[in-house]
Amino acid sequence: MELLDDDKTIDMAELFKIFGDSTRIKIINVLLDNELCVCEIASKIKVSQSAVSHQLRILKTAKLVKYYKKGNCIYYSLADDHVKKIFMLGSEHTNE
Amino acid sequence: MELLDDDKTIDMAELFKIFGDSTRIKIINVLLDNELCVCEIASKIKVSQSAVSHQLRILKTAKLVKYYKKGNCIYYSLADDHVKKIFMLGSEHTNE
DNA sequence: TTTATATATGAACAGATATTCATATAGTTA
DNA sequence: TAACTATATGAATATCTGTTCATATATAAA
Repeated sequence: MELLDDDKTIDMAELFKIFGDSTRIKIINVLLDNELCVCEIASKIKVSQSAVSHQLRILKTAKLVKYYKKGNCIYYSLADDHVKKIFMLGSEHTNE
Repeated sequence: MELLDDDKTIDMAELFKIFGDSTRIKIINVLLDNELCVCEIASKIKVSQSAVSHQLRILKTAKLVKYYKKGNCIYYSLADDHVKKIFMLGSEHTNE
C-alpha cells in the first residue's frame, strides 16, 4: 500500500483512539447486539452515569453510535457494522 | 456477544490505544509491505529518529513489530498479519 | 405545579502520553 | 584506537484525557 497522507493518518489515529479506552470498549461491548438507554449501560458496565454520558458524547461525535429519545430515556446503539467489525477484530487479536 | 470481563476489555483498549497515534500509524503504514531500518522509517515519515525510536519501543513491547540486527542497523517489520488487518480495517472506515 | 427520574455538561484534578534534547551504547570504518 | 553512524533512552515539558462532583435541563408522574 502507498504512503497515506497526513490527514488520512490523523483520521485513522483518531478513530482507533476512540476504541482505545476501556470504558468506551465496554459501552460498545454492551451495544453489540442491543440498544440500551444510558442508565442501563451504566448499570451493566458498572460505571457512573456521568462518565458514561461523557464517553457517549465522544462516541456520538465520532458517529460510532446513534440514538433516539423515548419518554425521558435516550436509547443508544452502534452506528453501523464497521464499529462491530473493528471491535471483533480487536477481540480476536486479544485472545492470543 | 457476551459481556467481556474487565481484563479482556483493558487488553483490547490497550491494543487500540497503540493504533491511536498518528506517528505509530505512519510507522505501521510504511512497514505494511517492507522491512525498514529506523533511519529509513524516520526519513520516510519525516519524524525525528528519537521520536521514531520511542514509538518503536511501544510497538515492540506490544509485539506489533519484530526486528533483527544487520550491521549497525536494526530492521523492523510488522509482527503478524493481524496488525495489517487492523490497519486496513481502520483505513477502510476512514475513507467514508 | 411540585417532585422524581434520566441525561448532559462544565470545571477541576490527576494521570497518561508524545516530543524534544542531550547523551549513552554499540557496531563500523579508517 | 579514534571517528563516525545507527539506535536507544532518561529527563523535562507540554498537552491531552478520563473521572468526579455539582449542577443544569428535560421529561414524566403525582
